[in-house]
Amino acid sequence: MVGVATIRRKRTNRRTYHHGDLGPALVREAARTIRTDGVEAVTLRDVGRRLGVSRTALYRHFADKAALLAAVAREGFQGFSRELREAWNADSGGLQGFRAMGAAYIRFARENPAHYRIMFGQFRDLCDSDPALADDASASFQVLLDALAALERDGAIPAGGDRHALGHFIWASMHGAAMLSIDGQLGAGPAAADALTALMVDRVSAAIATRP
Amino acid sequence: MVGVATIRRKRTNRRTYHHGDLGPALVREAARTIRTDGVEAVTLRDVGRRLGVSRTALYRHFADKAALLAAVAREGFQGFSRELREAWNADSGGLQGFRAMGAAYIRFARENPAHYRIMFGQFRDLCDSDPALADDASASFQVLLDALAALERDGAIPAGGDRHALGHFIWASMHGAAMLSIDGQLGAGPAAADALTALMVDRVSAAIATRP
DNA sequence: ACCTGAACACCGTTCAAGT
DNA sequence: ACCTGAACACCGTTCAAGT
Repeated sequence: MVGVATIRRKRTNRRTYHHGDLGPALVREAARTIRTDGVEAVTLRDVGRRLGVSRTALYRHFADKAALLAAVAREGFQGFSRELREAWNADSGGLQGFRAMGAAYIRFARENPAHYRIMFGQFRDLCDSDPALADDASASFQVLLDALAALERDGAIPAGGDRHALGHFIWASMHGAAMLSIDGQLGAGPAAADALTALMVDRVSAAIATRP
Repeated sequence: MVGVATIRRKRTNRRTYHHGDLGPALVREAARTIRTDGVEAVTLRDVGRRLGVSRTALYRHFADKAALLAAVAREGFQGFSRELREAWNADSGGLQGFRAMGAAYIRFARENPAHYRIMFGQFRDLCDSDPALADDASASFQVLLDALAALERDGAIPAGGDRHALGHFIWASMHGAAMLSIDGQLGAGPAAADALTALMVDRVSAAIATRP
């Protein structure tokens, strides 16, 4: 009885403060809008309205709109890291794991194009709002560096080179392919994307197999 | 005497209609703002004010703001094509010319970062405003395809492969490097840019030297 | 501590009106 | 044909006020 009353009280409070944790709800709602309608569709008025809250309520939880987008970008990088790691592990690493990781890279961008654009397109601006964003981005890059270290250890690629630079080359190549793919500049549709993925994975693999 | 009077009349007309050709002047002014302060700083009010014209005068020359930006992007691609072609020709083609072209690619992006972001970042939107933008972009890609054809003819790279696909790989790789470079995500400053340029040119050259 | 409502200084675009 | 000025429907953000 007391328990029920307590829950009731909580529910009432939640309704008063609009489901209690507005911060996470704002991030969730912004991410949803970004996914369905793109970044430019995110307005504080709309996000607030959808949560039954005024357009200025956000300022109790974030410094400004950029800080909200930075939070979305952070979640994006965390999911990105997870998917890259899973792709690498699913094939137990090796060159097959490396290829799977490359495919996962382009797949993530294509399945979350608006997220991907925020993560990379507005990176500097958003880092000013939330420096932790740089850490989440570094963690994604680290997944690649770890894979390269394993490949070197197993003799799949030459060891003793500049692993960090090699990572930059791979990162840049896949990033360019991902961006051009979601912009439809290298052909539209899944078939073109699959062809691009195979092309990039083949060529990048060839490029890291030997010393330049 | 008559000549002077004619010039005077012309000048008067020009002042009345604000130096006669407002269309090109708007593009020039928008490009200037983009170069110095970035795309987000381009407002129709400011561009108009700087040209001594109302903020709605633009609509006599362009359908909307996107069409103005599309015109800037078109000029961007034309300059881009020119610089790529000059880099290739300066070294009389060959693998040296190819390397010079790669360096010119990243140099263009770094010297015109805001232009480069408009050209690629908003490509689809701007093509809706001005379909000719796609032609200017294709012309840039064609410079690369022509270079690859010459390299194949001279036996510098293997012939008989999918030249178009090879071009996509190179384009994507350099585009990613250019984007990450102007976003400062692969280190800031000219030294980092030079290192990145050498890295990309080395690795991409290695990737196209052999069949995957 | 958390949220609201009015106000402020901006946008791009439309449209009737001027020359 | 080319341009203006007022008006419209939006923005993000600030701030005094409410509970």
